[in-house]
Amino acid sequence: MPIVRVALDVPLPTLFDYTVDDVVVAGQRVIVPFRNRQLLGVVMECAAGSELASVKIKPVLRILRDCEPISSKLLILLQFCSDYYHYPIGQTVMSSLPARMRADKPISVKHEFHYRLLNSAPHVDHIPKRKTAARNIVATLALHSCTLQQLKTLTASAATQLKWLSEAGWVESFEVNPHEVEPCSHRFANAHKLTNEQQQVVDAVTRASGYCCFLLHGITGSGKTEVYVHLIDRALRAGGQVLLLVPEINLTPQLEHYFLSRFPVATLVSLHSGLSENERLHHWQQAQTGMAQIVLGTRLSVFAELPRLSLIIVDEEHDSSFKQQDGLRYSARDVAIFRANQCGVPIVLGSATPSLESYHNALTGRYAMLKLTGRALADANLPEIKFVYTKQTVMVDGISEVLLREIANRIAKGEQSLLFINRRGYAPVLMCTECGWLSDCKNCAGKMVLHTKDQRLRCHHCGWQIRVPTLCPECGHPELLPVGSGTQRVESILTDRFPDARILRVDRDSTRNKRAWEVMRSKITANEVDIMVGTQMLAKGHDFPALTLVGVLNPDSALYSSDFRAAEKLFAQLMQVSGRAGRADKPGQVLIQTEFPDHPMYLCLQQHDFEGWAASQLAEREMADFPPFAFQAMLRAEGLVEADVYAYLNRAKLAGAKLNHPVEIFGVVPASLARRANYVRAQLLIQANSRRVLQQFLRVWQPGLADLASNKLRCSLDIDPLEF
DNA sequence: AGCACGCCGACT
DNA sequence: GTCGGCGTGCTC
Repeated sequence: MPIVRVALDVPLPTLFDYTVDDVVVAGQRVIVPFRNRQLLGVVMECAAGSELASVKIKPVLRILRDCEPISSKLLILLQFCSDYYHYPIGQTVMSSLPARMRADKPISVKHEFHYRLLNSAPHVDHIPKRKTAARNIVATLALHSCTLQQLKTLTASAATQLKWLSEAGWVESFEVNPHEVEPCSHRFANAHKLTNEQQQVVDAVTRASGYCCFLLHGITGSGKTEVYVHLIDRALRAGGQVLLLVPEINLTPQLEHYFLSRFPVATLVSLHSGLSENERLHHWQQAQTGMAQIVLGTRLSVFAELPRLSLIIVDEEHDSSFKQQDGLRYSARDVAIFRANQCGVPIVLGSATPSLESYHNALTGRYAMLKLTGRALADANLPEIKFVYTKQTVMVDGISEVLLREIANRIAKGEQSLLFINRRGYAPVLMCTECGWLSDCKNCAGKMVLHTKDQRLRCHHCGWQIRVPTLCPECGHPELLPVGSGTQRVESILTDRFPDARILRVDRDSTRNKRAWEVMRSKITANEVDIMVGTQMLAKGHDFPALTLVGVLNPDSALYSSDFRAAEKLFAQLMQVSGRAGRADKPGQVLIQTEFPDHPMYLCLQQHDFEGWAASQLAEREMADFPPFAFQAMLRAEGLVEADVYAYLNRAKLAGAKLNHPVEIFGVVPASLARRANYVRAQLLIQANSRRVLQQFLRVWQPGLADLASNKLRCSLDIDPLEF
């Protein structure tokens, strides 16, 4: 009897063999008996026999045929991820699928409704001029049948318009089987003429035949998006599908709308964790059938099925949110590169501040370097960056007089200011002025953050919170002092100073409910806000035309952090937030408050000199033997008993040393947060001078790790770790 | 991860 | 006597 090898959602590194008496192909979902329960799995291979004794092999219970099997290309990609990230194959496969496909519940391929024009419909010119929305719809339908979603991008009232157009007998809807959709044409709203530079970039990528990885280094405002749009146009014209990866969800609704406006009749789907499970399945299926021409999504969309994939774009490739921080700890950027290679298609990594890894690869010729050095709008200039030396200036509650004056100045001119502070809450810690007591979290090695709005001390690591004590819990002294500033404190300082100004705080606390951020964004765009106070949420890719002043409050801590990537991250962040200032016709200004105005990082930032900064960083990294000149893996462990955690990691270290591979093992050291939610955390770093050597070591070392750990420990192996 | 099997303490 | 604690081991 034929055998199938099945991936199951269990933390074991193997596939499981079952017999089948029916026709099965790799990629199909099956229900199998497992111990005394039933599990859903994915057939990875079909084989003639098994190495296992036939008595142990059970038969497949059921083959699920309600959706198309996963392509062998995608299965190979998942196998690669399992191997490279040393994560169980079953969990790799199952965690990459939409949850609906992991459940034994019938899945129907949702048939898409399209609208088309009937012969009875009048010509556009015969519809009254004032009925703009209806005219738009009729004009579009005359070219191509469309979905409601597509028509909604033309006009918000598409649904009501279609209703009366149908009732008038001019338009009808019809069901489309997604499997029968042929690669459809698209329309390209080619709004802008490309600059010479942009055109050269587009030509370079278009010329590529087969796989090629491009690093597109373009300063803020240099028109990277316009390049993407033109590249997508080329790909769609050739009947291909495009995968566009973006860092965070809060960017996708806007981007989705933008790309739809540029490709009015194309089918674009988004894939991110904000979707409902039904939406996610539906979008996944649209990608799978090839109906979706553009897939726009966060890191998880790198695992979408894309039969006609012809281009991958990774926007803001340096962004650390492309790296998953639990479970399968993959880097969507790196998986995307593997995928582009596998499919023989070009991939474009875009950023104003590329990661040093990518930049180094471009310098050494592994990737092709493309540059955009000029702002696309000729009249918009780079913002002027100045420093406020905090040791030699008048400060009011952590904000310098200079900055306050500039803010007043902008308010008078009707322009906006943005204060960037990467710390939410009112103050990061509360202190007793008498005995020096600090608001330590009882579960973590961190401090409880003061939130004055609800008078609570809250731990940002474990969520534990208490009411703000009126007396010091240690000595009973009544005077407790908030130390340092977070967004809430800055907001209240500004409210005192500028009582008439409209101040908006944007952080994870103020945007908690779903629509809040959308509402805030429209307020900012409509210039109904004078001062924004925000965390890095505000730094990412938003275009606020009235914003001309950016103030950065206390970024210094990252410069002397123990994390060797902290400075790289800070530079990217400051570059990004600076880019918010003065995008339109008004010149922008950036004021950075610092104790170290002469630090080389700030000098490079002032010159907008990424190359110089990157060169100095790469030199330092090479000297210190850090990535991208070394390749790393991190073994982490956490447990309730400190001795267990350290004993495990020390045993692992010893076992590693015995293998005699040319790798270095550093540690065992406490994690950056040594205790979290009562779990003691520690880590071990493995480093090698090539990927191959590192992988060879891990291949022999990793399988034994599970046996060394007691079952109470939580362990993980992180390949190419970003966090230390 | 689950879930059974198994071998020792305090309960109707 | 047995209900249930969680240590150990297996899952095709």
